[in-house]
Amino acid sequence: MELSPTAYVILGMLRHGARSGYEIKQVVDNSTRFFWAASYGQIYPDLRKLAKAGLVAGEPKPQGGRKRTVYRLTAAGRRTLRDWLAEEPELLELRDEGLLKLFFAEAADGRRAVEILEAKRRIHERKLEQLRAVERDASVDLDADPYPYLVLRYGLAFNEWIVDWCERAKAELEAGGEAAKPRRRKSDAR
Amino acid sequence: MELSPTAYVILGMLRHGARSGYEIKQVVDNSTRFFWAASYGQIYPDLRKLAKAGLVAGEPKPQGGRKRTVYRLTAAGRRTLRDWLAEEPELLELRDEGLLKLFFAEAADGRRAVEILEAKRRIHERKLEQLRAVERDASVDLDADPYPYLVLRYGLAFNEWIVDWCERAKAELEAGGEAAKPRRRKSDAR
DNA sequence: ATACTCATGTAAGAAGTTACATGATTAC
DNA sequence: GTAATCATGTAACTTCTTACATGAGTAT
Repeated sequence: MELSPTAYVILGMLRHGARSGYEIKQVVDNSTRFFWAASYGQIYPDLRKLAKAGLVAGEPKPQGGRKRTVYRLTAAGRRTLRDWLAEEPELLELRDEGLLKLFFAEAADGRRAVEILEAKRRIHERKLEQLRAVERDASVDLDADPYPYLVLRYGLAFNEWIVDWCERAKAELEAGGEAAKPRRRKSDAR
Repeated sequence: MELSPTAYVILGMLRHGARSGYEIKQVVDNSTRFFWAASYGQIYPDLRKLAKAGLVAGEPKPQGGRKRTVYRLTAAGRRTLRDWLAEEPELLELRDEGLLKLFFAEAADGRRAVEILEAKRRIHERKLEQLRAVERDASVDLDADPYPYLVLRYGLAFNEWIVDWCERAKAELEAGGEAAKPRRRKSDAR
């Protein structure tokens, strides 16, 4: 039984106790969304598959008259999660439309390059605002589980670094781009 | 006629002249791969679609007896590329299995956290090696088009930053994780 | 009343990878 | 001769998003 990458997100989100599909989506949106998103169209079918595989167990748990099903890890599910954690992470994918446009900027005679950098900067500034809001609102017990906060700090520092880079690159381009060049290039054949 | 994101990669790769599908794949693997990959299964069908839409034109151009088709941008294709460059970049996706495992590390009592960080660090060090090889081998004319090199420098600096972060985070965890905590947390209710 | 949030789901389709197939040419 | 590279392609599949649908409870 092969699990989709997102199925592990679900297993992980149940590590501290039972949750509904709806809650999993909320938590994802406030934490892993920045490096791993998940939609309802993934979560609900995957929860079913996990239940069928015996890795999670669902039970009805209405919340104040609203019907709802919460899922918890089974022993097999916890084992699967631990085994997965013990495997070397491999998957790392990036799709960055801003970098792509910057790469091709010469096709518009370079006139868009600065705007592209500014737009990329804005994207990461928006991410920073979201992450800062998460940091403000979160009330996690760091002694019980410090790792989500460690990852949040990564997200903050990472996006700050990118914002800085965009500024530096913009300054460089506006200065004439000389600094962007390596010391020797065409002439280093020899 | 909607174009897939990867179709714009193809258009962009033809900005300086005609290329075959095979060549496009080579160039992608040595440049945009680090933030935008593309497989033959995407490139060849997309080239056909672009040709049918009149954005590129293919003509047979055998290379020393080997048959091969090169594609060039049509006027409409160049226009499409420029229009796309003028639009704000939006798409930015990240899938980072290492961060995900770090996030969930508590499910293995935190015992895997350092190993996960080390594995992530290795991933980015491998990327750095690849990017450095690209930098060594590339012989681009920076006066004609400095942007690919700018993006390459981004890739280098970006991966170096992540390697550093992994080291710092590892040191922090090994020191007991105290530094990872914000100054006040549970006690700041008030 | 009505708008919003909670809650669960499905259908359609886009996007992309992997694996396979084919065949010619070139380098050793 | 044989291994590697050049070159093009397709089929099956996985993954994921978007849009839609439904309905109940809660807040104003």
